[in-house]
Amino acid sequence: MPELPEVETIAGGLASVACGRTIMEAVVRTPGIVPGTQEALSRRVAGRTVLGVRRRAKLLIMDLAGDLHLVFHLKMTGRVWVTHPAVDPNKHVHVVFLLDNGDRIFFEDQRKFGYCRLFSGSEIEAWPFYAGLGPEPLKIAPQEFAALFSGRTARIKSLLLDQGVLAGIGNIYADESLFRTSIHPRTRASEIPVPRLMELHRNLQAVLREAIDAGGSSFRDYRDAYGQPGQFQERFSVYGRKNQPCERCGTSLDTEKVAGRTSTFCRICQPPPER
DNA sequence: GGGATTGTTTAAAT
DNA sequence: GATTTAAACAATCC
Repeated sequence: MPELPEVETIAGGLASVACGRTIMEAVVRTPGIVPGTQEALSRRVAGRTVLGVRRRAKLLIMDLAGDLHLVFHLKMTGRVWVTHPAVDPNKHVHVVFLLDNGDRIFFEDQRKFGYCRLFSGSEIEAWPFYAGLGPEPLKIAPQEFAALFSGRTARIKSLLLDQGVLAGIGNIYADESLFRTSIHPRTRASEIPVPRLMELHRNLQAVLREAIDAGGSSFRDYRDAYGQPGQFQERFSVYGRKNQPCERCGTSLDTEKVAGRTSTFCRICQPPPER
């Protein structure tokens, strides 16, 4: 499940192979996966040079010449990767972009939850989801980070996952950063003192950077731009470790639904708030 | 077959 | 308005 570090890793890999290349053609292999017809998409991207590949929140964005922006959201099982011409797309590859050197970019998604859309510059700015995204966790200063939560009575986990509050955090890095800061996911944001929020800021940035350095986490389906899995899943402290011992105190880890999502935590290291 | 899994939107309830 | 819960979305796994 690609979150910030995974999309960041893909963007870096894609940038190194696609920047400066020109898209020759787009092939839509699954009808309905992109709005409009294959012909319309292909006509708009053909002949466009890839100027850059970047990440915003969990979105992977290829900036094309002519103020066009190819946007991917990978959701749960989506992948974007580059192959040599000899590799045949499997049945879950929904869109193929052919580059001028023969390499091909595959948009693959086993469950078809993800999407691929083409925007002009003004269209992407007017897109409510994009316009409403909160600040990037790796760019925000500690004081500003703490201010995001002031006066908020919602649970900290719910706000960490809220893309309008903070962009790019999903279930993995929410749980990992809360564990590192010894905060129970059900704690109300307003009950967390500012110095503790600043610790959360530091730990969140640290876990994101460590994950990026490790090439992301491949808990299930994630692969980088070259089809390779990441390594950070081997360093999870809590995510997916229900009933395994807490690495700090040895207590068996618990799970609880918070903000509608399974949250894994240590009931000793992260004491639960009053209900 | 029921429940869980992913992120996001939308609707309804509190 | 803020917050919470649930459903819906597609497909798969246990």
